[in-house]
Amino acid sequence: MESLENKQLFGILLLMTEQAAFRAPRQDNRRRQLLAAAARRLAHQGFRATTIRDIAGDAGMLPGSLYYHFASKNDLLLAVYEEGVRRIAANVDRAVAGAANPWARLEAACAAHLETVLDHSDYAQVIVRVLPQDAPEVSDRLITLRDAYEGRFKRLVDDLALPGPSDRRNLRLLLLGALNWSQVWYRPGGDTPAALARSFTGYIKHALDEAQEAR
Amino acid sequence: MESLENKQLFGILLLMTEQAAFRAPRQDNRRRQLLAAAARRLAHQGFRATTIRDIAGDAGMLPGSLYYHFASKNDLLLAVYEEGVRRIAANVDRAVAGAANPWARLEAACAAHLETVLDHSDYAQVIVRVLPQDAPEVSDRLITLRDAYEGRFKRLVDDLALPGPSDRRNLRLLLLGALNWSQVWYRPGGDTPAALARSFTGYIKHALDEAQEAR
Amino acid sequence: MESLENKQLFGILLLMTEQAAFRAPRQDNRRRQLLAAAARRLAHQGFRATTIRDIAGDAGMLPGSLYYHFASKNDLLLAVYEEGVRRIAANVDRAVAGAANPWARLEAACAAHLETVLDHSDYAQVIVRVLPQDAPEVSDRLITLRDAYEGRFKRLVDDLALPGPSDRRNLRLLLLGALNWSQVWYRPGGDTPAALARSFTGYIKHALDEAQEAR
Amino acid sequence: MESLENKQLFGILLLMTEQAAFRAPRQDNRRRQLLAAAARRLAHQGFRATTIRDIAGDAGMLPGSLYYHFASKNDLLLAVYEEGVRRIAANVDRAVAGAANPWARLEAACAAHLETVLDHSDYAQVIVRVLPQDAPEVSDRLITLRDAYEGRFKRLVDDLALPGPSDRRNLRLLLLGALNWSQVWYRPGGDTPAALARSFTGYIKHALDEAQEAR
DNA sequence: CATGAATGAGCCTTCATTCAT
DNA sequence: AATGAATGAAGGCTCATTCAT
Repeated sequence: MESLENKQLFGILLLMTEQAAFRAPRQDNRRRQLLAAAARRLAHQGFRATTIRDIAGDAGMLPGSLYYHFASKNDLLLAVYEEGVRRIAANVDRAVAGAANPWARLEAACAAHLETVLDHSDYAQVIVRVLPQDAPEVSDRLITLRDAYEGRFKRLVDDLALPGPSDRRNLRLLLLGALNWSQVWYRPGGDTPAALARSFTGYIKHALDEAQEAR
Repeated sequence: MESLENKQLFGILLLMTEQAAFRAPRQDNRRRQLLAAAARRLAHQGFRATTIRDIAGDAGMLPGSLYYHFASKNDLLLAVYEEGVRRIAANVDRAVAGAANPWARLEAACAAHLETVLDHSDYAQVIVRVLPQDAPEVSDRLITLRDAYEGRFKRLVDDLALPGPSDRRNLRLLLLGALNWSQVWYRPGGDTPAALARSFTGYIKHALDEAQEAR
Repeated sequence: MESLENKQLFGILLLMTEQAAFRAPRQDNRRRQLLAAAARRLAHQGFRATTIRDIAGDAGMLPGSLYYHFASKNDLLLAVYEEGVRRIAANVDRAVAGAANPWARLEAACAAHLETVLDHSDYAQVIVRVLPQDAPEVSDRLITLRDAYEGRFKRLVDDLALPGPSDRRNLRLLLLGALNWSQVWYRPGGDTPAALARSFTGYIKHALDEAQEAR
Repeated sequence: MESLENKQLFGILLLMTEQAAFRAPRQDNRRRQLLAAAARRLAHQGFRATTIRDIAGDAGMLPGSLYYHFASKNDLLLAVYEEGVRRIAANVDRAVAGAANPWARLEAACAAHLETVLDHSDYAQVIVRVLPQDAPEVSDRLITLRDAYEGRFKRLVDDLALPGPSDRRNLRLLLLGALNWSQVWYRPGGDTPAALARSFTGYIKHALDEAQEAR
């Protein structure tokens, strides 16, 4: 209830701001509201359990009206997914840019990933919560989007100086799996996302590498 | 398909044996068929996308007939979940029993977990694929079941000799998360579950060993 | 729960008694149990809300087994209806036989009717609770049965010495309607059926007496 | 059938009026049609035997469409019940208002009750045909509604000048029972509802009272 | 832009009934 | 006599989607 009202208040504020300042088309607003409502519902309930009625209702709209802004439920999911990838990618890229060495970059990326998924963004959580198979008609595009994002981790892991012929692919899957699964057990109040990221990377970080890097 | 036929053959054998020897109820056969069909569908499509019609159809039955064996879709999910936990727990326990030291035990457990989820058992995959929230009316019991299983990993991790005050909880979450997420990316033909388990535990073990030496 | 068990105990007792004493065919017993269970359910829940499963379960039987004793749900209803008419008619006839004059006979009949319907017999209550239209395929026979019983009241009212050309049909409908509707509002603890009968007939008798005197 | 068409004609007239004058929501039309169809089915078949498909079909609608107007079958029943109470109460109140003394008022009330239930209104008949227990989830509200209406008869009976310590409650139950049961035996062509009301009240009307009142 | 109203396919579930054993 | 197992029709309800206004 309360978060619903917050959402609507937020929408109104956004509306006022935009009209006063950069005068984006009004339509964009409603679309954004719908997107936000969809993101929240999809993140918390998954694709099948989220109804068009839920989303439209959260945005203060009737179900039929939603179709003025989005052609279908699949389209809406796609739009949320895209926005989710955009946001988490931006956060991760920004975090990585500020880190000094490969291990620090990886840890920063993990922290940014976790923060975005767990605290900051319903959009990003959708990427983790909704499986491409849940919407078979657009699953290809969902997979493409996710891969585009996850490619960053391939590069981050490739940059590590690992001893011996380590299988970097598995290292990446180990880390990303742990990060994504966090959505199942994470509750606010325990370790922060940043602490978790430090902990997770810590467990796989090679002391020799540190020594190497320090050199 | 193939496993369904196996099931049926198995059923006939069982029937012959039973009549001669211990006379178990005939019913168990159809119930088991339904359970197997449900497990497959639930593992592959999730709870909401799986219909009673799907399951009954797979078992060669009309939808209404299913209700002779199970009281509701929730009950069916619960039965599959229980069987899933039973199977994966048995496999993990057996694997652990044959291993010599803490690290070997952990690796054996991971291998057994992955093998069960990825190759052997639709039942076990359901534990990973279906979130308790998907069936709110029985979510409590699903959580209890899952916790009963995962407790094993807590004990396995507690038995490790770790340097310093490592946070064992996060180590467990790192590993289990990676294992469970594998369901999203795993395709037969790449690394075997056993290889993946060795790889995952290996990264952590080496990292910790180095940390110890470095001190 | 408790009444269910009582029923079953009752059935067992009945079984023992009968086998020891007059050795009626065992089948009759089970049929009687089913009839009793059906009567209770039909009296309390009505025809549509009562299921074959309910009845069979109350008699300690599976639904399919019931069909050995009764050909259909309609048949079962019919049998209960017949027994109900038999019982209430017997009670009313016995009561009427012991009364001295027409008004006393009418009152006695009303008291017996109310006692049977409200306290003594689920069977009789079914006549009042289940409308013939509820089972269209046998409604004709239900109506015939009910009419056969209600004919008694026609005769009882005809025997009254009424002033002037009173419409005896309406008098009968007034009384019978009031009696039958009692099932809707009656709760044990208030007036007894006998008191109600005295009260109902009393109103009419006094009113008619006065009318006579006034002339 | 015929009244359905009347309903539709009425709807068109209403529409024309509305658009010119007070612009009530168009929706009311279809809702009213559904209500009328539900009332007819419920009055004739009872609650359990009436299906959503019946009602929607009568209103020229698909089953799912009905749920745009009513949230559930229970809700629909409730709405019909409310309308039934409104109508019969209004008719009774109007009739009572035009009568000169307590006995005349009671007779007028009975006549209005019978006319409404038997001839004029499917809505009102539902109050008599459908027992609150038939819809357990809303039985409380149904009882409240029925009580609110029947309270009128308590007051009407209390106003009578009766000789001696008469039990007015039983007098009320006698009358109301007879009135409500009429639904079981009434067929158009015999006594009119008004004649029945005169007949019923006549049987219990005390000559002394009349004398008293005449004084 | 949005609504009112409806569609139609599909969902989970119930239930009287059947029948081989 | 009774059971296990199934059937098939139906029931209440949901939901993505459409479309005239």
